[in-house]
Amino acid sequence: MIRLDLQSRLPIYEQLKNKIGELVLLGELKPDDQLPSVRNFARELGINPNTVQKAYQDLERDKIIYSVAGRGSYISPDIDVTKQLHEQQIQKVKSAVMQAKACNLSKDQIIDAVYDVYGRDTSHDSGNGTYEKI
Amino acid sequence: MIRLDLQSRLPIYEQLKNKIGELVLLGELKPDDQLPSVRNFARELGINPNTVQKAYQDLERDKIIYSVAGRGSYISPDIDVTKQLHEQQIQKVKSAVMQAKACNLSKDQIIDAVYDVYGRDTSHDSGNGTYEKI
Amino acid sequence: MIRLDLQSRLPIYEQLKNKIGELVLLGELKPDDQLPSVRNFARELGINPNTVQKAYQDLERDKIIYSVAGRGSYISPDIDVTKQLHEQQIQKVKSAVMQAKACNLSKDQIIDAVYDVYGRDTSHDSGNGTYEKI
Amino acid sequence: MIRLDLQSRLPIYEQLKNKIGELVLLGELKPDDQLPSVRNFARELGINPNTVQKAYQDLERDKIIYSVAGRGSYISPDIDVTKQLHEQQIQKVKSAVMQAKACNLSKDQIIDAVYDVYGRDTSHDSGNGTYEKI
DNA sequence: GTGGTCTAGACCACA
DNA sequence: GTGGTCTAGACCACA
Repeated sequence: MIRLDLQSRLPIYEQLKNKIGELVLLGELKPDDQLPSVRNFARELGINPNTVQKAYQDLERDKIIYSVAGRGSYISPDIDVTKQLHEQQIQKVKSAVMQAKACNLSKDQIIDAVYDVYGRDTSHDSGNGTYEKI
Repeated sequence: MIRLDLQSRLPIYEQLKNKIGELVLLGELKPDDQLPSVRNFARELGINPNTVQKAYQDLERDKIIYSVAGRGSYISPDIDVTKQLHEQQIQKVKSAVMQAKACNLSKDQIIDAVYDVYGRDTSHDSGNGTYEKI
Repeated sequence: MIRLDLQSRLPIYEQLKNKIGELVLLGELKPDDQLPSVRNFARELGINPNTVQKAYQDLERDKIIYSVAGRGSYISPDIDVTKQLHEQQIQKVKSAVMQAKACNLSKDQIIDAVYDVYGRDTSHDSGNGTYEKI
Repeated sequence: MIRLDLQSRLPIYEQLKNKIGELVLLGELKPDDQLPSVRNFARELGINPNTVQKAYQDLERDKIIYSVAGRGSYISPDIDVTKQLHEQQIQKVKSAVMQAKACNLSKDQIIDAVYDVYGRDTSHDSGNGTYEKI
């Protein structure tokens, strides 16, 4: 199930794109899995079909999904999808880090923030799959 | 001097708020320094006085600056201004990192991204050369 | 219906904020009730849309309402909205009382003033007849 | 010594009027006491002489002080000065209480707020003079 | 001079 | 349609 924040500055269709990307990365959506139809998805999420449509169009442009007229939309089998989505995330992190650096924050402060999120255990965990609780 | 991107999705007044925050963190604006008047700043930046006004009012609400009607606007003497601005930056980084983690990126991948920005030299240097304690 | 005093020292947008707060406290506006659109409200009140917009944005910052771009503005469902608004009122009273105390007015004089407003009947009635538990 | 809040919504000259009124009520300024000259007072307070002038003019209009051209300004000997100043304070309290009542706050809530300021001891203290600590 | 408020009207993305 | 941003320009009290 997907949670959207209607009040967020980030447009709903952007949130939706991000959420679908996450589900792919989490393996909950696999290549050639079918996405809900625009109309059903919109009803499910309580948003306008145009909004879902726009998200799908963007995702198709980015080769994350492909659409078959009259059939539906599917996760792209493209082997690089994961890599591409990861790269997007990395870019967002770098962008925030660059701004912080421009503001004179030290590398240590940033590393600290990363540890705050990932925990400080010595094992270099990969953060993937099931969330292991040591 | 401040550069604004009039085409950016980020509103002009938000850009201006960010820039002023950066100048405070860089030490180029110090407590009780007077900011340009709403009108002068607007003329200088090529934007409307109301837009500067909006930025100033937001900054005042956040206790970054204080305004005295009939006198001018000044950097807040609040001893925690720097801390608060740093905290804002850190939060933006954490937010990006949390999203990346949710997408299964590993801690190492994030740390790598941080190194990409700050460099990989062993010394734990700060953002710029000014404050390193080595 | 809302009456504004265009001559008042209190800015129109502040008056509007107060009025909306009152309507919430009086139960005439309930959580998730939709407020008039910025344009319609402005037309209704005979003021500029920007002025309504400013009131709405302030109320949103204070978590009294929330706005969804492209949809409308709504009373916040926050369970504490009433409490918060009451607290605001109480603070204004306390502020006036403190100033009076600083000027050497006696407790009895203040209590008298309160009775002048609420009446002197022994029943501890509430503000209007609606909520008394007797 | 007088503290002014340059950032307050209340104009400085209004604050100054209030402060002088308080000092009269506290007995620190007595009938025929001389007030500082406009220029000296302004320098002392770090504000514009025009502002002091405006406060003095208002106070003279209200018969709180009287001015003698070429000599200076003095606290009015008028026997009703205290009563008048008290009345002003009472009116401010009533105004806040009326607004609270309009917002459905109960008499008890207001009385409580008054007790919060004056304390809850049974003795009907007058609040005057030195602040007795029972 | 200064900041604060307000109007009139435009354009935008989004729903 | 909606809220959000921005411009251009006015007037205000205050300093």
